Amino acid sequence: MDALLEPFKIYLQHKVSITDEQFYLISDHLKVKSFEKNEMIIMKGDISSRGYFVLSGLLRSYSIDNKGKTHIIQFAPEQWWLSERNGMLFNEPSDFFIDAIEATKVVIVHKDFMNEAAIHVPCINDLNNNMLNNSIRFMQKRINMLLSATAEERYLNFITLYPNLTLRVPQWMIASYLGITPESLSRVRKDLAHKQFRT
Amino acid sequence: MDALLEPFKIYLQHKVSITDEQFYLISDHLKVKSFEKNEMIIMKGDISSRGYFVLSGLLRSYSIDNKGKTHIIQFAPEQWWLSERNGMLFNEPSDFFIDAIEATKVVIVHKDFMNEAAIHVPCINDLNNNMLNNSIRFMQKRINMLLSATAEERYLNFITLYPNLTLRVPQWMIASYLGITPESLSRVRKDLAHKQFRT
DNA sequence: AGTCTGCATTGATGTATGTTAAGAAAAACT
DNA sequence: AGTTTTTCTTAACATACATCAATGCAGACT
Repeated sequence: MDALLEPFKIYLQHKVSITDEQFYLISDHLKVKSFEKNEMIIMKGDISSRGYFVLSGLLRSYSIDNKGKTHIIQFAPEQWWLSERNGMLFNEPSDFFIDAIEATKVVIVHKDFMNEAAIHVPCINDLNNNMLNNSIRFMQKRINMLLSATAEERYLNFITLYPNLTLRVPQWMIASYLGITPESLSRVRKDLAHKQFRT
Repeated sequence: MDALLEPFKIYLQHKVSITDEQFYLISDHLKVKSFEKNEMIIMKGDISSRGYFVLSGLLRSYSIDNKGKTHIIQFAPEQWWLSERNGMLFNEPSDFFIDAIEATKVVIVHKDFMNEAAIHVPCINDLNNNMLNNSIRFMQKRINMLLSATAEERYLNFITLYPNLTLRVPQWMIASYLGITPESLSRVRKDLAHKQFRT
């Protein structure tokens, strides 16, 4: 078994009860892969039925609109999953791009990994379920933010939610995730700096 | 077996292969319930571990911000699922409200219905999986819209995606779903009417 | 060390959308 | 049928954020 899978095993065992033997059984469905910084992983229009679990590094999925602007749908740092649901479910072409913001190592799972793994390790279903539900919960909160919060509120929410990412990714990407321009974010930060000072 | 469950059986059988007998086995975990128009189902702060499948009518989940404005997170017309993920997963209080826009009949499933049903009917896992993945796919597109599209583009997208809802719900709710004010939506519609005319 | 390239900041200006307020139209209620 | 309540529209005005453009800065590359 690939030694690099170790962190993935730990992740799984942290979530559900899986013995080392069980993990060994399912591990031949898993492949570790590395991407360089800025390497493109999935292009819009590609059909991909793979899921990625990030071991180290940072991925992002994003769209490019008709004016050429990019909009970040999701960041995926360590321990996060990222997959392209159009291909995963319906063999349809992707709406989004996926690339590596940093040099990144991932575990690649094929679309029916969960099903196959569940044959040997039934509780993997719970993991999958949990992961998907959590992802939905998460996106609902994001939608709520986009519907209701100002640029400043969104930014403050972001830095408390991802203090880690705030330092790792360039500001223009954070702006893109928040749905504002880099210039606006720069101004928001300036205002916040003043406010801090006055307190 | 409650005759009202029939449409739910048809829905399931349309998605995965379930025999009438298998459905009968799982049907004692299901309960049909009716809500009046405007009836509140879940309040923010409630802990709910139930999922709702809409047989007829229309539900919505929404938030209310600190200025008292409501923001619609999701509409759930016939054949849609709506559940409160905070309670479902972690027994945490809900971030959102859920109520009935129209008089509505639902099937209520308890949070571990899917697990229990899968014991008798394994392929119910596929259904669940599919449903969750689809929901994510869907929300990603919505996020992308909110990040990248103008009010007009969002509205056009909405009416092509939900021609049905466009007629059933008041405009201010559509505005709330799109993240704009009712006044803005009214203007967008006026502009569109002019454009149509000129074509 | 010097040149590039990408990123962040700042200012002047523009615009889409929000706000407030009023009236019209439609729907709900008695 | 008439009254009340909700929804929709319109207009004048306000504002948050975008756009455009210039400058500074820091890391990467030679």
